[in-house]
Amino acid sequence: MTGIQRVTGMQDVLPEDRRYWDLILATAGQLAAEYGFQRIDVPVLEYTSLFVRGVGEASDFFVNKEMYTVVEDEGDSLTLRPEFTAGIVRAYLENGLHNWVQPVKLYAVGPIFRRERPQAGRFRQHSQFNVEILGEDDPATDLEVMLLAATLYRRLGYGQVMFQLNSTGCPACKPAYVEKLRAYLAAYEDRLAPVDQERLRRNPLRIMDSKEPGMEAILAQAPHIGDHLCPDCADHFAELRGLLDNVGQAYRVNYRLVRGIDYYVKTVFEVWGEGIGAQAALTGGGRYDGLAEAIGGPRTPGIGFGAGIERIVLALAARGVPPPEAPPVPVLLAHFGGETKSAAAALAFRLREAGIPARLAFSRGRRSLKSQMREANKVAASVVVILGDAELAAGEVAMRPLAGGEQTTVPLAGDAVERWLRAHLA
RNA sequence: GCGGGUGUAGCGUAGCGGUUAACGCGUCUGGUUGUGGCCCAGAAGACCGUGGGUUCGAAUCCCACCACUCGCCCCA
Repeated sequence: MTGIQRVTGMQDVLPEDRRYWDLILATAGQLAAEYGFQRIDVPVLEYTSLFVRGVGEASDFFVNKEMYTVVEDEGDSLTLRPEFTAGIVRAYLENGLHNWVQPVKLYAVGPIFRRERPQAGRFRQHSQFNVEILGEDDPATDLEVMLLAATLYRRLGYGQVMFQLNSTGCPACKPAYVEKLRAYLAAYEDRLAPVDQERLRRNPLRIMDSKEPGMEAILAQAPHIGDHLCPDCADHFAELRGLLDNVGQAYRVNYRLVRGIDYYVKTVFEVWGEGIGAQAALTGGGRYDGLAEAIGGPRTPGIGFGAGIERIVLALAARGVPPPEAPPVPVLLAHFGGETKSAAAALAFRLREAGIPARLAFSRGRRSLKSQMREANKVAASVVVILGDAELAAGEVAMRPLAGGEQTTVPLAGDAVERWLRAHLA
């Protein structure tokens, strides 16, 4: 072990796992295109004030000091993005995307940084597939975004998913509900755990998903948001549910579903997975109609979600979905060094230019053919092209199929080698 | 930030006070001059997480720290 190691909470994605990533990202990109989303890339680094104003100082990111605030620059500090949405809304405003045909449908892929304590399925750097619809508050946009998420899991072979769904209200109805909840919970204050007593003061809503012992009974009788939505929120929620029912997408209304980010209004949802430890959420999202205004822009409704790539990998593996196979290297070129190595290296280059992936055997000196054959077997090559002294002198190469079949020779000149390989590699 | 668990070669493990730290897998090389998978032989690879301490002697006992891991919190 060397003296240098990974930073806590960071992961190396080795080729085997990386193949899952390729599958997930290719599937997600394809799906996004089908749904009419275009890819956007926004910086990993943003001014801290974007998150102060967008995500909110009362959010857990700030309260728990979860953000990586890295450098001071021109009087404003910079922060590694702890989520995607604020940056995307910032880009929407800054680049005048409100002048595009509305709504604007965007997706992004990349790393997110949160300085939490690592755990199964939770890392300090993780990657998200993030989808947003900006400039429209039709509940049908909520539906589209949710269906995109559900379809992603189905296409990946994970299976059908069930949404946890709630409406978190809006500035017109949420404050009154929160007060009602606070009043209800205050009556039980002496029975609340210290964390929950703290939440009672700071954000009573969070107590709704408390896992402290004894809370079940108290919460069962608690007033829930569903009964206190304003007409606008209630209509929105009802219409969304109707749309989901109409397409047969499974969901469960969960009045305890609460978010740690302040900007969410109306719709909030999550998809829970299995096999990834206590961190069950594969996807989380919701509506943020007030976010654009919070960061200084005109009112711009929006809805979106983030899906955690690492968690999807864990969930797929737990479900027994095998990772895609490594692409085989069809051809290995064996030689005996010297002139033959030179000729083999040139032939390898020639084959690749012709679109045939080729692996050249390496060796400082002469290396036994047996050893090179073993290498070919290990990398699952289909054919070993042998370019030895005898072949070179005769101006030909030996074609040795590994899966059986006769070894033959073909001329090195011209395109005989390419034609033989194309015919035999299927 | 708070709890529990674990740290011996790339991976999985053994050794748990006493000479050059063992085994399996993997890697590399070879098994008569140039042919894979099985088998055989050999090699490389470990400052036994780090730093202190106890002891004639420590991978083995004690302490601290670090890392990883599981959970709380929160989420993806």
